[in-house]
Amino acid sequence: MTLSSYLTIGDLAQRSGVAPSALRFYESRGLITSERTAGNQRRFARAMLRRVAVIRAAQAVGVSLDEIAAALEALPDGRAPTKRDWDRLSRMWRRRLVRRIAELERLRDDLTSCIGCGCLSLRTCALFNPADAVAEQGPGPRLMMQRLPQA
Amino acid sequence: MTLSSYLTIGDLAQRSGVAPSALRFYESRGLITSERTAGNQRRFARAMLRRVAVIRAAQAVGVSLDEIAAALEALPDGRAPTKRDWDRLSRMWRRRLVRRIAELERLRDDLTSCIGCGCLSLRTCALFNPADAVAEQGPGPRLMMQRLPQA
DNA sequence: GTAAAACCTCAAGTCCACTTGAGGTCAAGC
DNA sequence: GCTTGACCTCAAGTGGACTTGAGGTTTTAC
Repeated sequence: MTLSSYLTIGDLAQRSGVAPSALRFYESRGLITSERTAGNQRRFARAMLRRVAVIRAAQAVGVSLDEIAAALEALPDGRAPTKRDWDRLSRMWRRRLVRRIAELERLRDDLTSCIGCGCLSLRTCALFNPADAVAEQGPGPRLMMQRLPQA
Repeated sequence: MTLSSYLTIGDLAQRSGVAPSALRFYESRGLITSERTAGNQRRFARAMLRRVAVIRAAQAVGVSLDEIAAALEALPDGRAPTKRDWDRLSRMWRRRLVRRIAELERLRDDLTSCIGCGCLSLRTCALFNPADAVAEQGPGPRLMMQRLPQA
């Protein structure tokens, strides 16, 4: 940890909880930016700390890196989201999350009613009906659940 | 569609909403079973229809194929879950789903309070705190959200 | 009896978000 | 000044759940 206002990749990794390899990856995808020392090592402005935090928050909500990149692209390069930016982004992402929660609640309720029904008749069961929202269109299902600590 | 009680892979695909390639994949992973005609084509017992439905339901809840396979392995081979089996499985999976919903609700609430706070101070914000539940341990985050129709 | 549609296997490709490894350079402390 | 730990790049590997393609066979409908 240097005394300067710039962070090495190791510092940023430690303070954000994101692995250095992931930070390099984020930079390659344009999600964060850095300056370089004479010796070609990365130095991150403190603002990147918040930017990384925004990225992780968005990921937790289920936003893909591509979408996050698009959202952050609207912000001047190298600047962290201001209150106004974050307001807009967080509202948008919150709506997604709320929709997602509603979907899962519906699934939970279907599952609840299924526990009683025994589902010996495919025709009458909400969960077992392929036309149901549970059924996927397009390419097969992706992972829905994030692996969370003790989850 | 034959008149017999056995389904071709195409029939099963159409009636379950799962692609033939996925069904072959499930079979290779031991999730479903089939018999073969003299000409080596698969024929699925009708019971497989329910088995596939159970698989999709579990996936929607966020259970991995490996875990589903393990759960189904307890059932006699080639038999679809009975009421009792399904009761046990659905209760188990429902608990997961309920926990997952609770996590997302917590995230939503954090996000809600963040919208107001502006998050100009990393120290006081729940979402922006790397030690928070949002932060991941171990390998990087996986996709949390399933791509659902119009979701 | 034959043509078309459906099926078969096996290997390789896809997507996403990274991680790992090889081979080499830089910076900080003593 | 030198060692050690942190850093660099680039290519390839990982995991989960499939899909795609090549090359060939079977079944069904007329």
